[in-house]
Amino acid sequence: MKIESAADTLSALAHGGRLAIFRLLVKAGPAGLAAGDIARKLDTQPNTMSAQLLVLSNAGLIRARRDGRSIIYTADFDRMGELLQFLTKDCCGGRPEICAPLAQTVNACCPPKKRRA
Amino acid sequence: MKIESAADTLSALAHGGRLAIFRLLVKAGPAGLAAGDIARKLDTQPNTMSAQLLVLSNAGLIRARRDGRSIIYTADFDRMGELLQFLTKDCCGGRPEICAPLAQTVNACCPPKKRRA
DNA sequence: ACAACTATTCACGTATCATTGAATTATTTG
DNA sequence: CAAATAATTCAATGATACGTGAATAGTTGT
Repeated sequence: MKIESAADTLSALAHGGRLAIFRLLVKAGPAGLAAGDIARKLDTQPNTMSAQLLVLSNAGLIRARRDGRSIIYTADFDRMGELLQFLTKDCCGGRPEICAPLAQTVNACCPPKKRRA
Repeated sequence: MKIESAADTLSALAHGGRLAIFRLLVKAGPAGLAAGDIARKLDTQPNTMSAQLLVLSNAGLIRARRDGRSIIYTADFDRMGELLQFLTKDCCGGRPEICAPLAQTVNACCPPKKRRA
């Protein structure tokens, strides 16, 4: 991931409302949530929500699919993974100080089962 | 870290120039770099650089100390670690899909030597 | 004190972003 | 086809962010 792309992706998340949306979609998992449901949960107007979803979508952080009248949004885990890799690669290139606490968190969630060179 | 604080921190990084500054400071490590040196390396005017450094500083991502006529900036690893923990905790709470590739990166840099409960 | 150097602060114009009411598109149901 | 539902797009407004020239503050050496 290039630096400008990373900045754009960070920009999409750099907004209280959009960050809340993304968290919600991550929690929802692959099933996702309809735009209207998200709007109701976060107490936001439909058109405002649409605009926020569009920003996240353009950044590649979420995906949309139609289901009847509703449009279901899901978090794009790959994209988020790329961003986190960019940020951590950046840090690890220099010193491991940042990664130490992060490694704890990550390994608590995803303990390394296999080891590959 | 609260969501609004996380959004503010992301906002500071959501800018090509500022992200480049932060990367540079992370690479520089605890020794840091003078404001003028950063400005020259990134081909930016001194006052513009000052403004960008202020934003990163207000977000807690970098620290400043005076050394003679120069002001030396260093990356705040703790703060960055908090942000990454917020983002990964967010993801791990739901599904491990995001963390899997991230765990690879982190463990490549900071392999878990000890295991503690 | 003075000049040189480093960096910041201030004021200002421009550009971009965020939100909203109104109108529009798409889908389902009667 | 018409009505109801779900979501988006459009147009406009207010707010915020960005970069820069000019002026200011702190430090060093003479």
